[in-house]
Amino acid sequence: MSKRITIKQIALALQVSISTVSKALNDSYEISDDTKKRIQDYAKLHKYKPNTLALSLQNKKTKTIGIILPNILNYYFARVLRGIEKVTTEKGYNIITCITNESFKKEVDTMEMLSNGTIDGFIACISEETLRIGNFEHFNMILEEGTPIVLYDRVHADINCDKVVTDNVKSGYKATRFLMKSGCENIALISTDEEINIGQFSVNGYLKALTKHDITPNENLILRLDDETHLKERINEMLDNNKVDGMFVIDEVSGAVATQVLNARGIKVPEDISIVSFTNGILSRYTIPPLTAVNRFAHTTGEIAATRLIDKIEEKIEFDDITTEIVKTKLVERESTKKLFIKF
Amino acid sequence: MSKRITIKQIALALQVSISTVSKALNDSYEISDDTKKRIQDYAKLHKYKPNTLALSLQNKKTKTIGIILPNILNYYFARVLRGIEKVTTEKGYNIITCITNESFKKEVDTMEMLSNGTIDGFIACISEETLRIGNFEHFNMILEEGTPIVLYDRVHADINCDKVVTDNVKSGYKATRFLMKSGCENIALISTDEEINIGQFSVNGYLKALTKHDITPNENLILRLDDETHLKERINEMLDNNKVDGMFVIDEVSGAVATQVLNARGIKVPEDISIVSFTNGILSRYTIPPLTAVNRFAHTTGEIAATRLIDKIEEKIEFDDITTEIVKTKLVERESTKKLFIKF
DNA sequence: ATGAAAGCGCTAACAA
DNA sequence: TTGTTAGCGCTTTCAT
Repeated sequence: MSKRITIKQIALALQVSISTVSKALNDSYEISDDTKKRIQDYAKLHKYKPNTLALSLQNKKTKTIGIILPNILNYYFARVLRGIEKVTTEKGYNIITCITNESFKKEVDTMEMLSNGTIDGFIACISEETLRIGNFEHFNMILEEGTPIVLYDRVHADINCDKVVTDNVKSGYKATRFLMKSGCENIALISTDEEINIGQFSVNGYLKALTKHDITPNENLILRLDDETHLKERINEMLDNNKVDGMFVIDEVSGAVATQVLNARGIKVPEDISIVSFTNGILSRYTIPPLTAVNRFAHTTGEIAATRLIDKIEEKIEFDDITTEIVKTKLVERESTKKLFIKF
Repeated sequence: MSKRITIKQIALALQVSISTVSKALNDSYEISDDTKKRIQDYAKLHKYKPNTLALSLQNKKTKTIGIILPNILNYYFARVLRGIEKVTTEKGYNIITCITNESFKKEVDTMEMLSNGTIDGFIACISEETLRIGNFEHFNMILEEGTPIVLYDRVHADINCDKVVTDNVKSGYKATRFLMKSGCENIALISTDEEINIGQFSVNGYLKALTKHDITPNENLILRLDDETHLKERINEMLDNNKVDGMFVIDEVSGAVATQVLNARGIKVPEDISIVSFTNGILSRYTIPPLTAVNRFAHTTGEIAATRLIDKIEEKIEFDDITTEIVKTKLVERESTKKLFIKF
């Protein structure tokens, strides 16, 4: 930010007024072709570029959107980001990406910081900690100030704004039903507690699928860990003490670890145990065997969120016109489940 | 961006001048404790926050840094981003993240767009296409304007700026030597052409290791594909026609696919074939067996780049004081290679 | 201790 | 067709 030329300098050099330069550069009809050309040539020669800051200050629009990501190492979020990125680029918006690392404080701080003129709106995913604490004031304050927010993936009823979510309960239900249909009767549930929203709701789907079909959920078959440290041991333990013929794993890592464990024990997948993963990331494709997985359309989620937000910003829809979009999921059949001929 | 209060409004409401408000809010000694309190209280009550844009316009400093990422789905880059993010946050900088998707045009466009007052400097990784085309004007123009750039991972001699790189040749050499030391004599090289810089240099290391130890590189053992579509077939083909007892895979996916292929063929890893991966991402940990891999310290790379850039921005080091930092790598031994007792 | 005025880079209403 | 002026939100001399 230094040797950049300003309209003032152009005006001085060409002995015209500042506004003449401004108009000429904006190709105004008011300016004669002659001076227009002189000014534009000079500007091009000196690589003039308008100062974005000054423009934004003027327009009260920055053409940039703040993106809040809880964790960029998560493949799902990275893909959502790509989706957002695609439409923002198309529509001439910049994004300013902030990673909260699932921290409440970081989330509050960055959102407050950005909502001071820097951005026109937010696309955000609530951090785990915030969800746990249950304090959503920062979201509501920003909304009150008239800055639009679109929440994706993890949402909460206390925040009254546009939302784009995946139907985790239904997907969990469908995934579990798939295992049941393929003959599994003792379906274990395995999850590290990483993904709070997903976790909670897909588990609900799992339970619903069982109870609805007269299977009493077996506590011993449900494994929920805070981290992946002892995952291997715990899975082994479960297999030592229980009959298991199906596994529903919430996150990718659990799925990968599970295949490693089964492999080590000489258990055949899917012959002896079938696995369905609730997360379809890179791992699912490359485990042995590749995992049948629920695909949540991350890219689509990002696109929808960005489109919605930009429409709000550009006032194509009213600020108070709030919607919740539900993105469907799709079960991607790979080799960790038996082929099913009866579709449902 | 609407109902936010400004100093002007505070001044009006409290019947003082704008400059008094400004000074009071900045806790200036010039203002009496009495008015200071009145103003500060009023500001707090109305949740006054200074407009970042106006401040930046004034200071000619935005306290935000532009990050150029070729691809966010790449685990390495995502980790670099985390490293950057850590130090920028600590030092009170924002980052505005742009993904080029390896496109030259996107890279040029976003960098031009941001270098107009929006950011104080760049941390960038050159896109594949740019590297292929060999046109680096946009970088040099920005540098000429006095905007500092720190390049990471993929660099080029034609751009004269700070750089943070990994010593890929040496790492490729070391990885190959590791395989040799563990008894491999027919080491295949497998890579999709994804990572241009990495690819090129680590392959050089591989070749160097072989020739230096009197092994003539065997063309049939070197597989370089543009994409992963036919990877499985090609690996199988290679194994059909050649004796192979070691594999050096450049990227994770190749490594994962290789284990799948070997597994399917009933080849034991590491007993029959050892594998070293040049990329240590999530996949390497969860394949069967987990892969011995070269760990490039992505997080460190990000931290160094960010620290360097901020020092430049804050003029703690001179603009023309250019350095290239080389980040060492570390071989992480997992189960895809035989245990080695002779360290080297 | 307080305020008036200029300026950061730009646009736009109005005047000439 | 060109220029003057005010203003976006803020800081910072320089009066008062």
